[in-house]
Amino acid sequence: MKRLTLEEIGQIAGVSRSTVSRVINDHPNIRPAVRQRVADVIRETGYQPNSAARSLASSQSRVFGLVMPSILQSAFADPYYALVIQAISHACNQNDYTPALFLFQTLEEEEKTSQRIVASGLIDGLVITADTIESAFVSKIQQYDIPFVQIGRPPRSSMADISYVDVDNEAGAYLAASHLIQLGYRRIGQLATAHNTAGADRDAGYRQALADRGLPIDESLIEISDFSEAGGYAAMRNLLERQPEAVFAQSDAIALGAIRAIRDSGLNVPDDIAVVGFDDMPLAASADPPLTTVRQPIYRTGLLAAEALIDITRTSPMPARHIVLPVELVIRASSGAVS
Amino acid sequence: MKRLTLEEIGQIAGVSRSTVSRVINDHPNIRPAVRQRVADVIRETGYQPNSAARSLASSQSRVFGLVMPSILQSAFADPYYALVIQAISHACNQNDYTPALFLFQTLEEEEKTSQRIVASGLIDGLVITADTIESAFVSKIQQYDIPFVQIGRPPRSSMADISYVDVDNEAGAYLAASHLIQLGYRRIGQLATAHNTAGADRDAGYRQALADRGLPIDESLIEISDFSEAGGYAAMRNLLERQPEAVFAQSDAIALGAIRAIRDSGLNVPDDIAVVGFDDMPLAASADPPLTTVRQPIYRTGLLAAEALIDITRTSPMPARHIVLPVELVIRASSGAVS
DNA sequence: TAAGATTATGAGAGCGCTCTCAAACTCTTG
DNA sequence: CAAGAGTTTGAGAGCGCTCTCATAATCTTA
Repeated sequence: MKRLTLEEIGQIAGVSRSTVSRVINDHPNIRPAVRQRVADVIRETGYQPNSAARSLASSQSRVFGLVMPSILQSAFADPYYALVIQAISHACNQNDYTPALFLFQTLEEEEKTSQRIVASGLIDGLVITADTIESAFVSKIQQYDIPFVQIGRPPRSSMADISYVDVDNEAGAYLAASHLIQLGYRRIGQLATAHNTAGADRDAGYRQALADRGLPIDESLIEISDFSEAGGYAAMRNLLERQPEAVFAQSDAIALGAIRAIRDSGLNVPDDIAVVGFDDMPLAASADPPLTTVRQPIYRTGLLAAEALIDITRTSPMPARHIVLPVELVIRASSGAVS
Repeated sequence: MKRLTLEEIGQIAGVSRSTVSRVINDHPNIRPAVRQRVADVIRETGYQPNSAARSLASSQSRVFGLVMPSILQSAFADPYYALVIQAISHACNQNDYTPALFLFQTLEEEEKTSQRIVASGLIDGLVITADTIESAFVSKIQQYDIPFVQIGRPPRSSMADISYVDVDNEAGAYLAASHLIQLGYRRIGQLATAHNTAGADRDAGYRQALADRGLPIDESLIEISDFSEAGGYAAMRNLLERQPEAVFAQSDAIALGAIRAIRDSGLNVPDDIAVVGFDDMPLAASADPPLTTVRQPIYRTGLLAAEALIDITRTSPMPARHIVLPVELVIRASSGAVS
């Protein structure tokens, strides 16, 4: 099917290119009859303006980039990202933006592709999910003045200048640890993660909860893991030697790995060791035992990130916005609170 | 940072816009010294051609779309899609294409967005994952002559005209069912799916295996599910009444749901009922018991789809290509073959 | 070394839009 | 109903590339 141009639409409707352009872009001061006639032609022909021409003339592409730095690639299978992507895709569709996806599997891939992204004008803005503290990428997009919103708070040193959407990790961890304390557990371990702000915040919440109830912080009860099931399994094996009564895992995947490790050592969850996770992934509810966990609004996080970005690109120079979403504790069997 | 233009690069290098363009597009007939000088300037300045201008002048955008029709949205969290997306993203990065993502959550979203996609010239080609038989979308992109590759074979009626990449579902199911038969099981049920060609092919393989060993096909041992864990659970509950000795699940998620259902009814896997899945998801290996399943090369599927698409866009009118990838049976504990 | 063939470079048009500016048209209101 | 104000429309330039065509530079070969 031949693609039409503005000129041709104008011809059919008996007006000039300019007028058709005005109709498309919702400009005022067009006679209602004319607007209607043009709109009809557009609808009937299924005309869509050529996006390259549009973007060249207006220097905005209506394309957003969704960036996941190289470190994340292995974790990409996590349903977390699926939800974030769905949310951003939905927000883009609703607002006539197109989401482009940038996953970097190696540093050189990141290097090469990121230069193309920032310097080619292909993209109007970026949503970046950075779960690692340091990102060369961020400074590059700042250099080129590309609006962006980060998912997950950046390190404190750069927080002020960067717009982000995050969940209240500290409060969530506080909730989780407090829950375990209230159930009477005293030796409460943590399966923590390193080098990411979410992990740092969850750690802070865990410590605060213990401190607020007058429990000592036993560093030997804190094991470092990555965010994976396998990582949780390995970390829990180490932790088992310290004989914790309960454990707060910084993610559901870690918690699931921990449960497997506890089982493999012949112990029972929650009777011997109680477990609380973080995320409330779909699997958490159907796990065995069902996982007590901190539910974070993942879809909402992605949605708000995209909407914030749209807002920023509209009203360009404005203070960075920080959005922090509340979380809630979902109590199931793994913490020993319900049978 | 100010973005440079071809003209400016030319000025710095002491040549015309045209020459710089030639260097960028690897045209022959440039003096090596000149080529070198221009290339140096480009490298030093980090210059990237403006993609809108390029795409307007050349009428190709170097953007590929990755489309997942509305039906799939709930299943999108399946790690299958994460892998496919990663593979396509990688192939795009390697070939200077940008992958754009189109997920449709409702039919009206699909309607509106798809018109924009096909008619705006934003996209040079599409990879579509259609696990549903019928797609209005496909006929739309055919109308506009947009090259595309489908992941998963289309229905036979349209197979000849459509390029696709698929795994050998029939052979995989044949392998799975034959494995169960060889282990001595006779009443072998199937947790099947409806309205998708992958399911139809797996069903065919299952039936063929039974037929080849002279076993009767007992339709009452075949239950219809969707591809989810919950679907598998529900379907297995029904199937339990027929007392199968073994069951072939058309996906790992279904198999996991089935195992949960079998457990909940007080029976053991594999001692009372053996289970075989399909996919070999990461979870399959660490499931309890570890799942015997048919491994399909998911990443490879995505990679080949993207590469086929690149190939098609280069050499436009050519016969549709059909790529079918082999699968293999991975034997673990759930089928009762190993303890 | 002159003429023709070949190679290297630049000038110019044009891709399909947006946006400014000027012209034409429609209201007011005295 | 003429003059001024406001509203509606069209013409034209320009966004930064690619691609064709003409010209300039270089290489052949007699």
